[in-house]
Amino acid sequence: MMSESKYLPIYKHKAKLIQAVKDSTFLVVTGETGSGKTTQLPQYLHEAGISKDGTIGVTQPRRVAAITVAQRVAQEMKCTLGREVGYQVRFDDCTSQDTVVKYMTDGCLLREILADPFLSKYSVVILDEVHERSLNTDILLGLLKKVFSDPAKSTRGRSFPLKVVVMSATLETDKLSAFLSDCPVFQIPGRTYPVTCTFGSAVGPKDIESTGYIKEVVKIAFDVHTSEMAGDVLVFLTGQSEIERACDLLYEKAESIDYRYDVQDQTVDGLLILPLYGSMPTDQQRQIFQPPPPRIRKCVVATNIAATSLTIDGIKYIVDSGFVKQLNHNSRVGMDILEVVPISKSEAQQRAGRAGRTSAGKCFRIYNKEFWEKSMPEYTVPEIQRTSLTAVILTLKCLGVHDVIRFPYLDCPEERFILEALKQLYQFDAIDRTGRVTHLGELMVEFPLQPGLTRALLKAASLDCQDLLLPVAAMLSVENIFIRPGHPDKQKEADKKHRALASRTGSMNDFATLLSVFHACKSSDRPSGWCKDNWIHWRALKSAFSVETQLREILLRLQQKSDFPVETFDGNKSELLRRCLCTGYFTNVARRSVGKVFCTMDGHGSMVHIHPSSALFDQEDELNWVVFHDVLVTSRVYIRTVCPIRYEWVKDLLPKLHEVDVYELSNVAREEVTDDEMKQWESREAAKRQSEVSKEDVMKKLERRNNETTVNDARARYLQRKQQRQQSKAP
DNA sequence: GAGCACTGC
Repeated sequence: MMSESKYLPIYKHKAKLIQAVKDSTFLVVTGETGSGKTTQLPQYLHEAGISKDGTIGVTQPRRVAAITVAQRVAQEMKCTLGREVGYQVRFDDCTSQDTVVKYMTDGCLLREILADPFLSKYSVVILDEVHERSLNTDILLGLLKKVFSDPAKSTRGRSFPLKVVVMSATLETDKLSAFLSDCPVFQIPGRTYPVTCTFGSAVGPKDIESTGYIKEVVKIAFDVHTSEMAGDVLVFLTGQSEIERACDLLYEKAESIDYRYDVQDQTVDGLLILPLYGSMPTDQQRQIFQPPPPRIRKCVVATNIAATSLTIDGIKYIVDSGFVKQLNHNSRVGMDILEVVPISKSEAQQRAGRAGRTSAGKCFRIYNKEFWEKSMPEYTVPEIQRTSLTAVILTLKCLGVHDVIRFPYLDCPEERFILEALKQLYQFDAIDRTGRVTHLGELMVEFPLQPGLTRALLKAASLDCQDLLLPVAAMLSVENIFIRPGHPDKQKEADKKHRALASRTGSMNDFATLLSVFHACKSSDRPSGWCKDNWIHWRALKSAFSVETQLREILLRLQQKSDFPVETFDGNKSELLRRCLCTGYFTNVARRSVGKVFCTMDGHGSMVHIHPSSALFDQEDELNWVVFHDVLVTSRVYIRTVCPIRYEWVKDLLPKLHEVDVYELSNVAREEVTDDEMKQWESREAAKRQSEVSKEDVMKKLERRNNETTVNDARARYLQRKQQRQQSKAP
C-alpha cells in the first residue's frame, strides 16, 4: 500500500505541500479524482509532526466516503481503525484518545463547532469535496473564514493557530481563493483517463417538458451494446419509474435480437440489465458491483446515486439523459417542490468522468449542442440557495452569528430565503423580536430534526408525553416507510394492508398510524417479517428505531438540566398528540374551503388536496381544520400525513403567521367563517401578493419570476410528462 | 383516486 502511494500524482509535491500548509492559515488544494489528495495529505501532515498540536480533521459530504477513506488510510498507516486513524458519522463514532487523523461528515464537524466554536482540539481542518457545495460544507466554509481569517484572532480560544485546507475539483478555484483572503492555491494533476463525449441529435431544449427522452436513452444504450467494444454501460435517468420503464424497453430490445455481435477482436454476447436507485433493497444494490458473467455486458440504469455516492468498476460507457430530480424550496409559495430539471454542465462532466476511472471511456449525451448551450447552466445552484434555511439559521444564531444576512457566504442565499427562515424561527419562539436566540431555541438546536418536528417534540416533553412524539418524529425524519409496488395487484394488496394499519388506531390520524406502526413492529417477534407482511420498508423502520433512541437520549440530557420548561395540560388526554403537533405544525394548518379543497393558512393561501394515501382521504366532508407534515406537487398539490384539529387549538398560534396583518387574521381565522368570507379572504390575499410586486422594482421582480418555478409550473410540467408517457405507451 | 432524486445531524 505504502509503495503504491508513491506513484500517486500528489507524491511529487509532498514537501511543498507540507510547507504550504505551514505557511498560511488558508490553503486551497485542487486536483481531480485519482490525485490522492483525500488519502495522502492528512498522512503527510501527520508525518510532518503537525498532529502534535492537535487532531487533523477531514470532512466529507457523505457517510460512506468518511468510513471507507478512513479504512484505507488506516491500512496504509498500518494501524487499527479507530486508533490513530478514525472516523465519526452519525450513530457511529470510531475514534479514540489516540486518534490523530479523523475523517467525518461535514454535519458532524458542524455539531462539534456548536460545542467548541474554536475547534480547540484540531491542528488542521480539511474540508474535502468543497466543489459539491453541500449545505453543511458551505456553512463550515463561512464559519472558518469568519473565525480565523483575522491573523490576530486566529488563536482565539486556542494555544496555536488553526490551519484550514479546502480541497476541491479544479472548478472555481479562483473564487475559493478570493473568498479565503486570496490564499494560495496548490494544484495537483489528476490521474484519470480521457473520456470522449458526443452530443445527440434528437433531444433539444423543447424536450425539457417531456419524458420522450427515455426512448432516446434506450436507443443509444442499445447502439452502444451492438457497436462498441467490451466494457460496461452506465445510464443516468431521474427516478425509479423512469428507470423501470427504461429497463423494460431495453429488455424487449435485447430479447428481439440475436445475441452475437463481433466487435473487433472482443466479443460481447448478451446484455445484463440492472436498475439502481436509492430506495432499492440493499442486497439488490450489491448485485450491481459484481462483475458480469464472461462475454456478457453489464448495463446499469441509475439515478444520480451513481454520480457521487456509488462507484461501479468497469464502466466504460456513459449514456447521459441530461436530467436530474432536484428538491427546490420555493419561498413564494412556502413549499418544497421536487422537480425534474436539466443538469448543469459541471454535473454533465462529472457524469462523463465516471467512464474514465480505469481506462479511456466514451460518454454519449442524448441531448444536442443547442440543449447544452441554452438549457444547461454552467454550475449547479448550490444547495444553500435552493433549500429552506430555518435550521441552518438557528445554528448560526446559536453560534453567535447575529447578522445572518451579512454572514460570509461563498454564495449568498436570496435575502427573502433568510427572512423567511427568521420569520419561521420567530413563529416557533426560537428567536425573539430582536432576533436573539431564546432558551427554547437553544434547546431546539440540539436536535437533528426539522425545526417544526423539534418544536412539537419539545412541547410534548414539557407536557410529559414525549413517548407519543419521539417515535412520530423519528418516523417522519427517515425515508417513507410505506412500500407501494409497481404491479397493480400487489399495489392493491399493499394499500389494503396500509389501510388496516391506519384503522387499528381507531382514529383518523396519519401521525397516530406512524406511532402505531412503530410499536407494532417493535413488539413483534420477527420485526423484519412483520414489515414484509405489511408492506413496510424494514430498512427505513430500523433507522427510525435508531433515530428514536438518539432523540430520547438528547431529550433526557436536556431534561436533566434544571431549566427545562414544564407545562400542564387540562384538556382531553386523547387530544395530547394532536395538540403537540399543532405547536410544531401551525405553519402547516389548512382549512377546508369548498368541497374537497383545502386552503393553507400560512399566508400564501395555497389550494391543496388530501393525498389518497391518507386515512383522511374521502373523509373530507367531516373535516374543517387539519395540520399536515408535507406537500407533494404532482397532478394536484397534495398534503400528506394529515390529522384533524380543532380551530381553538391553533387560534392563539395563527396570529403569529400574520403578525404584519394581525387585524386581517382576526377577521378570517375563525371557525365560523362562511365560504363566502373565505373566498373574499383568498382574493384579498391574492391582491396583497400583487401589490407586493408593484412595490418592488418591477423589472427585477419579473426577471426573478422568470427564473422561478411556481407550483403551477411544476404541476403543468408533471401533467405534460404524464400525457407524453401515456402517448409513448400507446402503440 | 395516488407515483419520492440524493445527502446529512
